[in-house]
Amino acid sequence: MPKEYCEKQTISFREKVYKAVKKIPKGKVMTYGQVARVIGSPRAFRAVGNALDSNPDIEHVPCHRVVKSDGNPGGYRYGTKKKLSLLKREEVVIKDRRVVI
DNA sequence: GTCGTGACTAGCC
DNA sequence: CGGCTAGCCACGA
Repeated sequence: MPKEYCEKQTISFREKVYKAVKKIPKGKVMTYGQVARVIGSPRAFRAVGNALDSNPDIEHVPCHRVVKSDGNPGGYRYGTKKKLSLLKREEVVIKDRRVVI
């Protein structure tokens, strides 16, 4: 069940995540670990997924550009299939249902 | 204040 | 090489 978007709820670590994801250039993808590392918590890749789970700026934060370290789509609130479709629609190279970083 | 969950990663067997 | 376990961070109840 949707826990609704908590835009006004506590945000601190998440804010960094959104910022980092927003900085992802078009046609490129980043891994959860990479994002976590960029924000200063290389071991918070778990929280990264958590933050994107309540992505308040789904339209501004290209969470679909965030994939697993293996290039696997990982997960997507709106369907992993859609994620790959979106990536393919961009300039991201998809190979065998996996993202090429 | 404590436990459980989640879109993960790395190490170990 | 392949599968599994443990660990990690943040948030909700």
